[in-house]
Amino acid sequence: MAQDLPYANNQTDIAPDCCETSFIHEEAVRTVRERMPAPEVTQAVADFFRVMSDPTRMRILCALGQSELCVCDLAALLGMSESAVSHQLRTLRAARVVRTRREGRIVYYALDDHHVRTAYKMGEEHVLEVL
Amino acid sequence: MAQDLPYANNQTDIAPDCCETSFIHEEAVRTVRERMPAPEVTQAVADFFRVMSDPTRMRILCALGQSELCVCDLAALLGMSESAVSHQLRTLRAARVVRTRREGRIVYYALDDHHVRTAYKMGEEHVLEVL
DNA sequence: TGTTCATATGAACAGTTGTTCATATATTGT
DNA sequence: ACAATATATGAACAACTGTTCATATGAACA
Repeated sequence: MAQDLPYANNQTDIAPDCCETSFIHEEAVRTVRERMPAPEVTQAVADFFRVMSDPTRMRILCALGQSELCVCDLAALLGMSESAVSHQLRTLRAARVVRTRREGRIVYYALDDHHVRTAYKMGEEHVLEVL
Repeated sequence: MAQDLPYANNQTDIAPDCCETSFIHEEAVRTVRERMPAPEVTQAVADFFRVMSDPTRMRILCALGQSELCVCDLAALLGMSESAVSHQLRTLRAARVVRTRREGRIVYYALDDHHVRTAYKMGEEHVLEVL
């Protein structure tokens, strides 16, 4: 984890106003800090997972993992309003997780990224392992 | 996606009160529906990703991916209160993402699951690919 | 046993998120 | 050009989330 990435060596938030925090393992903390990815990276990764953290979006992704579908297909499949589905698809599109293809007035949605499949697989395996 | 899993064939939320929704691709919707994982599964996977969707927890996971650390190490490393760190670790522990090892009064935290590493890698690659 | 230190927990508040309802855009067929 | 249809968007509200502050455990050393 966290290799070949922009690092955050220049962190300045080390010292609190006083020596309130006790450095139990000063050496370990120092080396870990040097190899931490930059905050922007962890933030971006967290944002990616946030997109995947909604059950409705998860079901949409599962569906699109099998076949490309349009908004009203998904609405019928999931039993929700087309507006709600469209809003979620907007989120997924913004994160480049799904891609669109227009054919007349119908917009087809499909998974855009193999990382999404693998990440889902990891989540699924973890969940089933834990019970 | 969604193979060898408990299916949700017995969904009852198919018909809205009236024929408000137009089934554009009825056949595709039917086959996708049959192969959808049960709602409990997608819910659990979404919950797993929710745990990963916070920047603070993401940084904690990156740190623990390098070395096991105690609460006050993490607090010093991340520049936050030990209470805040402890709360986040509680969330991670509940999701079985980290494991604890006690040594005297110090509790060491470490990653518990290789799925977490892989999932992170997927998120990271996706993020860097998108830019 | 009592005190100290590392960690955990509870309550509460501010900020964020997802849905609904209403309306807007865009494309096809007449 | 106009009406119909598929999708998109805006505003707003309820529900959820993460932090802070205060307090409680629980283990070790005197």
